[in-house]
Amino acid sequence: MKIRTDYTCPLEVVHDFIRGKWKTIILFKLRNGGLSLSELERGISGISQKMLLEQLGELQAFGFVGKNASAGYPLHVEYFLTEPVGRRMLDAVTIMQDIGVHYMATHGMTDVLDQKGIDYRNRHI
Amino acid sequence: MKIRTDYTCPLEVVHDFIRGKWKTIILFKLRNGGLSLSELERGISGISQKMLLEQLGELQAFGFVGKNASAGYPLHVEYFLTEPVGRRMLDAVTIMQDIGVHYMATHGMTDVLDQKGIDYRNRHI
DNA sequence: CCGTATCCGATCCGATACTG
DNA sequence: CAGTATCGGATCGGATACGG
Repeated sequence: MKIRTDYTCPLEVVHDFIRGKWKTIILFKLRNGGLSLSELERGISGISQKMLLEQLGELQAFGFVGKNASAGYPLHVEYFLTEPVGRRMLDAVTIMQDIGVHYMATHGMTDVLDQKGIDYRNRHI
Repeated sequence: MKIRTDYTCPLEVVHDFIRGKWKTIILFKLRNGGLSLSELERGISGISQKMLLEQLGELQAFGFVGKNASAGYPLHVEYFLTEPVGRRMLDAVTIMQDIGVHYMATHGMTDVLDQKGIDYRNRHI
């Protein structure tokens, strides 16, 4: 991923690190605790292993996500949100999720929400 | 901008609409009230008029930004955050701004912050 | 001051194959 | 299960010119 070298404002920095297609979804998946690579892969519809690893690497580079690897077979690693920065970024992502739910609920896309068991009634933005 | 037609989760929707290079910055600039096109153009370092108009159009399409145009010369339009959705998105953007400030403050990029008069001391994420 | 159109290099991302 | 490498089409975004 292309990273700028000269920034003129703080938002450019964060935008650079959140921009990939899957980053917000990965962060959201990690909201309830660490997950292995294969758990993430299975949990994110449509992502390839290559993209997942790539985006995870970038999330680590910025410090949103950390990684624990245990030696021995079978191999096992765990990716998790860092404190406090990763957790704080999740706050922003959670707002986006709410906005997305609201958008889908008001634009005839309730099938996706129903399928995921997301309650979109009695919600307000 | 390419917009997906089939979404599998709400975050994909919002990510699609926040992805452009300048969108978060535009939203942030509008936090204290509406601005004209030229005000935005002058306030955002490095943006071209073409990109600005393009991104503003997309922000309107999703409903984050609204526009008032007054007839007569000189032409004048005002772009502003919609309520409540645009305002809610600004909440997320504001968190990102805070994270960016924190990142710059801890990575030797304080010159940019100083230049903008952003206070980065006594802050926590 | 505001907005549209086109061209073109930079980049992103998906597919695929391969390793420990 | 976890990770790396390469290729190529699809997008993105900057420059530039033109019109209301």
